[in-house]
Amino acid sequence: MAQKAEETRFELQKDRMLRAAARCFNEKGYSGSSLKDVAAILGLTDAALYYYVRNKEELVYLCYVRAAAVGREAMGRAVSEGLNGMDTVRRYLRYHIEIMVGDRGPVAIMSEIPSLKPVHRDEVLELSRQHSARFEEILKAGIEDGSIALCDVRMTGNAIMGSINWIPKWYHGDPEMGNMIATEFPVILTRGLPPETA
Amino acid sequence: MAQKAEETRFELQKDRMLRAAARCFNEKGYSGSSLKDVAAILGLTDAALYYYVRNKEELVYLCYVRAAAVGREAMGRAVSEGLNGMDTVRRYLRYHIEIMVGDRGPVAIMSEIPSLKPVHRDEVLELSRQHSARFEEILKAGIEDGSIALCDVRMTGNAIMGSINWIPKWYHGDPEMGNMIATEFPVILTRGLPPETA
DNA sequence: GCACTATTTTAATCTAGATTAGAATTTTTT
DNA sequence: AAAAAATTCTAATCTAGATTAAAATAGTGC
Repeated sequence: MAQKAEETRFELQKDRMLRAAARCFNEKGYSGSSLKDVAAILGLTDAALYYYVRNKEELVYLCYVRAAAVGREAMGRAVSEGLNGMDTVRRYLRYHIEIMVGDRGPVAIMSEIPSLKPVHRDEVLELSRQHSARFEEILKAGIEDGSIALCDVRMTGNAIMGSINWIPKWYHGDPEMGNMIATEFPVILTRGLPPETA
Repeated sequence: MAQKAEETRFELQKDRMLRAAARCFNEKGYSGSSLKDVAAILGLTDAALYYYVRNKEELVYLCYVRAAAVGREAMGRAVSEGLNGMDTVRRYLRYHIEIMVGDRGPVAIMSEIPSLKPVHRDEVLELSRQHSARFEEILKAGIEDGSIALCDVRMTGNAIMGSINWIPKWYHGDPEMGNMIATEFPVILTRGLPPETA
């Protein structure tokens, strides 16, 4: 239910485009990727992209909004299924990574927010902040329910999210590797969270 | 002793330039930052930069080489001072972060290696690989000396390094915050490494 | 202060790549 | 299969920003 995009040909094609763009941007950056590069992946001409977006800036903007949506979706699912703070964190990581390395990927790294025009920049920044805040809430909940040791949630959140954000930089579509990341990362990134069982 | 750059006016100015460039690149990406942006930070004209580098591509290349050198330096120091695998990892993280958030920063994120010209790309990739490999060696050593639990060193390495690489994306020069990162991150990122003391 | 070198600037050029308008093609509807 | 709508292409523009050459300024040793 989380995919709002209707199944119309237009929407499907547009989504394909966002994924192609994400792939380019993740690799060579926003300004470093030409519309021709993106179009080439789709077997189209650069001009054709303008049928789907007003301009290049909007293309990145949409990529970032999509990335935020994907993250929010994973987190929402984790929150509703999680048994406690710790379990929720693990689920979130797993769900988010599964999407990134799955066929709904690649997901754009939000690495060039400053390049967006002010309105878009502010909106994306806000989405990004909300995501971090929500993640920190989960950590706090975990601390309270005793599943997570007392820690600086801001720093811990930054540490874990950095790891996640960087994945697209070195993961390039090998599904075998993708599965490994999806199973290993949640464990690795949370092994340090529980209180000493001493 | 690790700083090779001689203290000549030229070298000092060149290094200032690399740090200015790193700041721009980290924020808006390689192609997204104009030479004018970089020059402005130094109070210079864009054309002046050509006195120090052949072209823009070389500027990024040098930024990346510098970043690699900084990482290598931190790791070298950690290896020579570390008491065991675990301790070496902690020291490396601490030393590396200290440089990133200190006055030798900012250090460029190597996020657009594919944009480099082949020769440079290959060289930087190789440096990057060496760094990862060396880090994994330290993890292995830790597993052998019992200070680190058995784990997939490749994945664990990727997870930790991702966290580090992402720091410049959200750290923007507040020294207070800088200290916090330097003290907290090494702890957070290694808390999950030791074997269960059960 | 002079001669020489190092550094920076001014003022062009040059090019890749974003953007646009309109034509052409494909898909869908009836 | 014709008409209408949706999608893509061709062929221009247009512009930011990289690059260059030559002039101007600052710095240094004598």
